[in-house]
Amino acid sequence: MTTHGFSGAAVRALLSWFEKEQRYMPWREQKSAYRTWISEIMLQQTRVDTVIPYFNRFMKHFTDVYELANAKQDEVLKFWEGLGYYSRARKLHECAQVLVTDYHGVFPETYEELLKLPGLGPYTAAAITSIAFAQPVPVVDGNVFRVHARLYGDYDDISKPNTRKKVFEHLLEPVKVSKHPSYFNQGIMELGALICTPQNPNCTKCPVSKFCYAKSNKVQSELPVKKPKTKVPEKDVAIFLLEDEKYVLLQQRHEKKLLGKMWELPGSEFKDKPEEVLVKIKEQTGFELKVGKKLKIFRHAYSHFKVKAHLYEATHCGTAIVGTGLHDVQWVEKSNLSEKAFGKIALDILKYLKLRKA
DNA sequence: AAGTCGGGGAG
DNA sequence: CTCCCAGACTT
Repeated sequence: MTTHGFSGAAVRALLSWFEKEQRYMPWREQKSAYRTWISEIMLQQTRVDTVIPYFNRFMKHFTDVYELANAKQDEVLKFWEGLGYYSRARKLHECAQVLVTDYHGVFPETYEELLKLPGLGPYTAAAITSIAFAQPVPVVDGNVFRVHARLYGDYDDISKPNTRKKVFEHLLEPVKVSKHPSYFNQGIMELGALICTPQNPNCTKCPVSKFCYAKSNKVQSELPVKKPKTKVPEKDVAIFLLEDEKYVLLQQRHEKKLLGKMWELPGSEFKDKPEEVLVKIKEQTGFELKVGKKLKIFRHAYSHFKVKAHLYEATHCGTAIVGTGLHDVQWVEKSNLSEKAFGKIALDILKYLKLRKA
């Protein structure tokens, strides 16, 4: 009768599995706190395969914390385009400047100090302390929640903040015993990504299956426990294409909102008719638009709502004040449209516009 | 405690 | 379609 959870033997099994089976990741080469930091921020809620090309491009352009700190925010955002959660990029930039001004460009090496930096929460602070500075602080991410819940048979709701604390404290001992905090932490996460997956975990290949509560009780599909989320509403949005031979009118989104500071075709949500949006556009930009032909509908799903975007041609009647700097609107040359930072819907529209010409 | 914030891969 | 990913931050 073996006990469940991370005994010394289970920890050793995990480590030797990790050393053999770990995937190649560029940030595991030429390891530094800077590289670990950038990779960990990019990896927040984002898969490894998605991050790799972004990481390589980013590191090539911003080779150290000083280059990042001295860059313009728009430039940083440009290298983040398509990766999502853009506040990560803004915090990353802000953090680089804090490091340069307050820390002589050098990362503090303790969990508590790292936690104070912008964009670094419990997970990322633990990841940097353990991976870059070899200290025994456990990481708790989605993979760890899952592996831990199954291994120990823990039915606590992982969406509750208290559960994170419990798991963290529960893993303090094993990560210390392991002697290799970096490998222990990365090992659990790699196990969660490759073997102990959300659906249909591959227990036959799992190095710690004989220490696993869920495996021996056949309850893998019940763990981890997570409160069901409420289903998402769909919003109707009207978007207007106002153009001449050379230019298209773009509007900048509010800084602190969804897709903050991104440029897009002017438009917003409506309840009944798309004309409702024209009033708002006039207030915000001074442009008096008239709705033209309906061109196409674009759909996109965000985390907690869906968008049904109706694209219309538009003309403007009356005189508009342009170029005063008072309005967050800009005529952009069609050839330069992709120079602005775009979200997914805008990129789809851009693709459509190019296609429409041909 | 609940809501906000992206985009994409897997099934 | 649904789920969830090497989460952090605001309200």
